[in-house]
Formats: sequence, C-alpha cells, structure tokens
Amino acid sequence: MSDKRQDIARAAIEAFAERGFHGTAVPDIARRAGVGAGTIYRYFKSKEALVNELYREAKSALVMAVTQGFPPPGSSPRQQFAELWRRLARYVVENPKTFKFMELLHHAPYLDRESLAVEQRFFEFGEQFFAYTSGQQLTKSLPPATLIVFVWAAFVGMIKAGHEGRIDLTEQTIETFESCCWEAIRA
Amino acid sequence: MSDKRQDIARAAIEAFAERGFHGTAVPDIARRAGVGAGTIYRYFKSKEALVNELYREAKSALVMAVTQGFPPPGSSPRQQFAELWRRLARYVVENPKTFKFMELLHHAPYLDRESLAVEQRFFEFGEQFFAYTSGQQLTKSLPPATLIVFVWAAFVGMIKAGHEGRIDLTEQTIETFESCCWEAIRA
Amino acid sequence: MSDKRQDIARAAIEAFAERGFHGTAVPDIARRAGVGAGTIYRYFKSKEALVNELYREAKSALVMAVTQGFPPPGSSPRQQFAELWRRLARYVVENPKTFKFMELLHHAPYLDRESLAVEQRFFEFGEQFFAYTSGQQLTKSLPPATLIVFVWAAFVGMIKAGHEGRIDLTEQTIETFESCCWEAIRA
Amino acid sequence: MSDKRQDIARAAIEAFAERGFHGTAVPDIARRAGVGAGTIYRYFKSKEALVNELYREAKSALVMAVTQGFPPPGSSPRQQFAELWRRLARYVVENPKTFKFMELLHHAPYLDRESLAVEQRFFEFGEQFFAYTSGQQLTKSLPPATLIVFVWAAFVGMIKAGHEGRIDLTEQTIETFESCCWEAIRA
DNA sequence: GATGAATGAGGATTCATTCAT
DNA sequence: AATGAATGAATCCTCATTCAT
Repeated sequence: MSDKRQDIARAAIEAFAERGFHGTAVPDIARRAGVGAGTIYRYFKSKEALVNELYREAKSALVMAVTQGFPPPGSSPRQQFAELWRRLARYVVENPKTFKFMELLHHAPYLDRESLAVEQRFFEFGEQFFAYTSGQQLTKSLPPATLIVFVWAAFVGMIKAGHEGRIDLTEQTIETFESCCWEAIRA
Repeated sequence: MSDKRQDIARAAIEAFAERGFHGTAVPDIARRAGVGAGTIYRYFKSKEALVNELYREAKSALVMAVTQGFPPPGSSPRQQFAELWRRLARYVVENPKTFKFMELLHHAPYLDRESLAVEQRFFEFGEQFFAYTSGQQLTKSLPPATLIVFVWAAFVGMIKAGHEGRIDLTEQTIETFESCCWEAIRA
Repeated sequence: MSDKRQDIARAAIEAFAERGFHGTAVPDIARRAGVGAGTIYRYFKSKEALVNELYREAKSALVMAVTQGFPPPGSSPRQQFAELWRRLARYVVENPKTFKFMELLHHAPYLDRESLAVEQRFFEFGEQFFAYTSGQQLTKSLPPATLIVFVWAAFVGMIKAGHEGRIDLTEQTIETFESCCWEAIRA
Repeated sequence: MSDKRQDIARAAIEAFAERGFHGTAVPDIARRAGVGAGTIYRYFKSKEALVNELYREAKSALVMAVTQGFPPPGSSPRQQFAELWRRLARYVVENPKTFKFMELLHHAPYLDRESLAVEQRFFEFGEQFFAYTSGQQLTKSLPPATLIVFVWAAFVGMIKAGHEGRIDLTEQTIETFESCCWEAIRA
C-alpha cells in the first residue's frame, strides 16, 4: 500500500536536488516515482505548486527537527548552541537530498510568498536565540541577523563541502566546525 | 566598435545569474546582448559550452583578482588573511552578477571537467595558504581543506545574505565577518 | 430515485451547448451530472457515442413535438404552417440548451450515419408538407427542398439571434417572423 | 517565394472550418501549411490569437467585398438589395472555407472583444440599409435589427444547405432565395 | 561575419478511458 | 452498480540550434 503523494514528493525532491527546477522534467519525476505523468497533477496543481509545497514541507520539517523540545531544560546557552548544531547536522545527514533541494531552491524566483514566509520564520528563530545570548554577553554584541547569517553560512558550507567530497562529514568534523563557529561569535 | 563576444558574455552572465542555466533562453541572451541569436553560435559551440567558458573565465578572474601580487611583501599572515578577504569582497562587490552566476552554477551537472579543474585550483590556492599558517601555528591544526571550506563558507554566506537584503554589505560588516572568521580559525 | 442516465444526458447537453464537443471534458459532464466519471461509461460506450445518442434523441424529440397530432383536423395549410412554426418555437423556447446543442453539433464530423439519418427524416417531413402546399399552388412552385431550407434557415436564424440578444424572442416577434416567412414562400 | 503567414492562415481557416477550434490541433495546421509547428508562433501569439486574427480578417474582407463602392450610383433600393445579396453570394462562393470558418466560430467563447466588434460593425451596416428602406416604406416597418436578422438567416441557411448538398448553389437558386427574401420583408 | 526566420524535439499539462475497490 | 484514482497519449507551446540571405 504505497502513498503516491509521498512517492512523488520523494522523487521530486531527489530530481530537483540533482538537476534544479528547470532542469527537471515532470515526466522524469513521474518515472522516478513510479506513477503516470498525469498522476502528479492529481496531487499538485502545477510544477510550481509542487516545488513550493515541497519546499515548505522540507523547511518546516527542518524547523521542527531543530526546535522540537528545545532548549533542553537546564542547559547553558553554549550547550544549546551545540545542541542546535547537532540537530541541524543530524537532520541534514539523515535527509541529504532534502537539504540539497532546499539549498538549490533557496530564494529562487518561483518560490511564492508563503514559501518565503516559512523561510523567514526559520531565520527568526535563530535571531531570537542570538538576541538572548548577546544580551547575556555570551556572544558578540552584533546584530542577531549578522550572527545567524554567519552561523548558517558556516553550517551550509560545511554540508555542501561534505556533499562535494571536499571534507568528510564525520561527527568529528561536524563538532570541529561547531566549535570554530562558536569561537567566531562568542563575546 | 563593440566586442560582440564581450557583449554576449556579459549578457549571458546576467541572465544566468538571474534565472539559472535552464531558466535562461539563448534568444534572451542574444536580445540582452544586442546581437542575433545565431551570432552566439559563432563564438560558442553550444549553450553548455557557453556556460562552461564563462564559468572558467569568471573563476579565473576571481583567482587573478585575489592572487595578483599576493602576498604583499612584508605583510604578516594575519594581514594577508585580511587582504585576501578584502580582495574577495572587492571583486564580488564590483562584480555582483558574476559572483551570483558562479555560485548558482557551482557544481552543476552541466559543468565539464575543465571547469571543475579551475574550481579546484581556486581551492588549492587557499589550502596552500592555510597549510602555511597552520605550519606556523597561527591557525588551528586542522586540515587546510577544512579551514578553506570554513572561510569560503562564511564569505559566500555573507555575500548571499547581502544580496538577499538580510544584512548590509558595508565595509564595516565585511570587516566584522573577516575578524569573526579569523577568530574561528586561529590557533 | 434519480435516473442517472437522465442526469448525464442533461448535463452533457448543457456542457456541449456551451463549449462544443471538443471543448467539453467528460469529467466536467460527470461533475455537472453529480455522478462519477466512470459512471458515464456504464451508459455510453464513449464520448462520441454519447454525443450521437443525445443528438438523435434531441432531434427525435423535436420531430415528435412538431409532428405529434399534426395536422390538426380541419386546419388549412396556412394554419398548418403557422402551427408548425408555433410548435417549433415552443419546443425551442422550452428547451433552449437542447436547441443550441443540436445547432452546434449540426453536421459535425463526429456525427455518425444513424444520427444523420434522423436529421434527414426531419427534413423529409418538411419536404412532404411543402410538396403538398406547392401542389395546391399555395406555395411557390419551387423544389420542396428549397422551401424547407428557406423556412428552416429563417427559424434557426431567428432563434440564434434571440439567444445572442440581437432580438427579443417574444410571441410577437415569433409571429412576425412566421408571417414574413409565409410571404416569402407563398405562391 | 511563399508567404508563410498566408500559408498558415489558409491552412488554419480550412482546418478550423472542417473540425472546429478545439477539434483542430496546431501541428495539423502546421502540416497543412507546410511549415514547422513552431513557425506558427512566430506569426501568432497563441492558438486563440490565431483564430481571432483570422476571424477579424475574414469578417473585414467580407464587409469590404460587400460595401466597397456600394451603393451603385442611381440604383433603386430594390436593386441595391439584390446587389448586396449577389455580392455576399459571390464572396461566399469564392471563399467557401472562409465562410464555413466564420459561421462555425460565430459567437464562440474564445472570440475576444475586438473580434466581436468587427462582427457588430457588419450587422450595423445592414441595419442602416434597412432603416433607410423602411423609412421609405419599401420594407416592412419592423425594427431594422429584425430585418437584418431575417435576411442574414436566410442567406446563411441557403449557403449552408448548399454546402451540405441539400440544394444546388446555382445562380438561379441564389436569385430565387433573394427574391423570396425580398418578398418576406417588403412593405 | 552577422542575422533572425525556421525548425522540431521536448516541455508542462489535460483528458478520455479503465479498473480496483 | 458506482466510483474516482490512475494512466499515458495527445495537446499547446518553447527554445536550442541551423542556415539561407
């Protein structure tokens, strides 16, 4: 008993991650998903709607994975930062295609307002965290936006380099990047 | 006396930067360049050849801008790092479309072996620098690849955040990121 | 207890009348009829079979409405002509969609032999009437086919003009057209 | 030296006349015209634009054929009516496909405002004529719209019957219909 | 050399029809 | 009997590439 919507979503994310939005043909997605081309249109209004729905779902899942039960009670901000990094890494290592998909589509012109709003909420969560740590003089007194940009940049770069084979995404490496990152932003 | 190849290259880079490879039509490039569609094929064998040549040229120009007359004689490694960061930033601020183009195309499946080789040389230059600084115990004793990945990640993330309006790409911000970055990697 | 075949027939006639044969999708008909798409194929072999059956039924109903109990005993040919005109008009005013449907499909390439035969019988009835009136020297000594063509043309044009809002289909107008028509063909 | 736009127009009119708008595939038109499918889109923005442009051109040509140098100087209204009828018939006999095309498309939902405006001007010309003749008490004192509707109905019905093989479109028949028509509307 | 009209393969999407439930 | 999800052929349209001028 297969869930066709699920099959299509998975196939589409893989295909988009590999070849981009315009580089991916709807019939290719259908073939990968093991469904007829027309079937995709029973679940998604159009190719654009498909990519937007998947983007929102992926981004929301990432936010969920990171924020669910966060912060762990009794943890220090430094520990919380480490926890965030670990959660992000775990999600991405477990869903490499989904992450590539999100990064490739990031800020693409075919993302609609709603998709961008989900993206925005993701950053706001980070900003709130750093607004707090900077208030506590644990991190540099820089705009929270600057801090989250730096941290996210380092994280994304690490993952991409891993996917490109430039570095090995071992737990060790991931921790190394995390501690570099903290040293970059700590007060 | 206009140089048509130059016109085409500029137009193509802009178009690719805005809409990606598959999202850009060759006739659109021709129109932007003010030439006939057929003319593009006098200078480039195909759309793929075009994008690959442009990618190599752009990456090479970036390498040139960064490595020309580097390191400044009598400068310390710390000063050299700052100089590298400044040169990268200057190039990117002066050629925003070209940078977007490079980042968008980065590791795309239509880049050929030769283009990837240019990319590789770019990273090798960074690795050599960090091999030296780490040898001097100025930067962490991590694989040079790890350091260059971190630094490049921070740089790219900063520029992209600037393009997306998430932060302001003032000299001040650029310097801030630079010093954060150094703190992240210094021994 | 709804008669599904009836529902489908009504829905199909309306849809075909509005958008034509090729412009109407079978699932649209199903939705309008309040049945599943597959159900249509329990009652009709195919879309073509559907349109042909409906066409024959509609044309037959029109013939019925006109010829049932015709001619009224003791009526003069002139009165009979008026009666025919009135019956046609009544049928059409009461079944506007059906008339539009018939006219739109008239002589379309997907009408099969049997449907055209029903069409043919309709004209033959008219020809017989005019063969008689011409024999009586009440109408012009023209081929009956010519007379029926003229009369039917005027009738159809009147109705269509009414549907298009070019004239008002009042009883008055209908009578006016009838008397013009008679003057056109009377001896 | 063939004019491709002309080829496409002719082919499209024939195809639309035979199978209707939705029943005609763009590649079919291309094949008939002896051009590539893509070529059609160099001359017409879309299938809808194509049908609308052709409709306007056809209707305008018909108006031209009828109104050019009309009325003949020194002719009586009765003669003028005959002349109109003759001109219409000549145009239609010489351009049978174009006439079928116009009639099939008449008041179709894909005709745009501009196309309907051309249609409107056609009827207005007729109304003006009958406003004059009725003013002269030569034709019945009925609304000009009613008269033009009647006459146009008879004309169209005659032509269609001819195309369907129901009557022969000889000069004789055409004249017969004309005189019937006049008798129908004369005062 | 330069052009841009022409092409047709390939793209997104629709829809008549089937069939498992 | 009735359904409507699933299909894939066929639709309209785009675009990389060619070639006559």
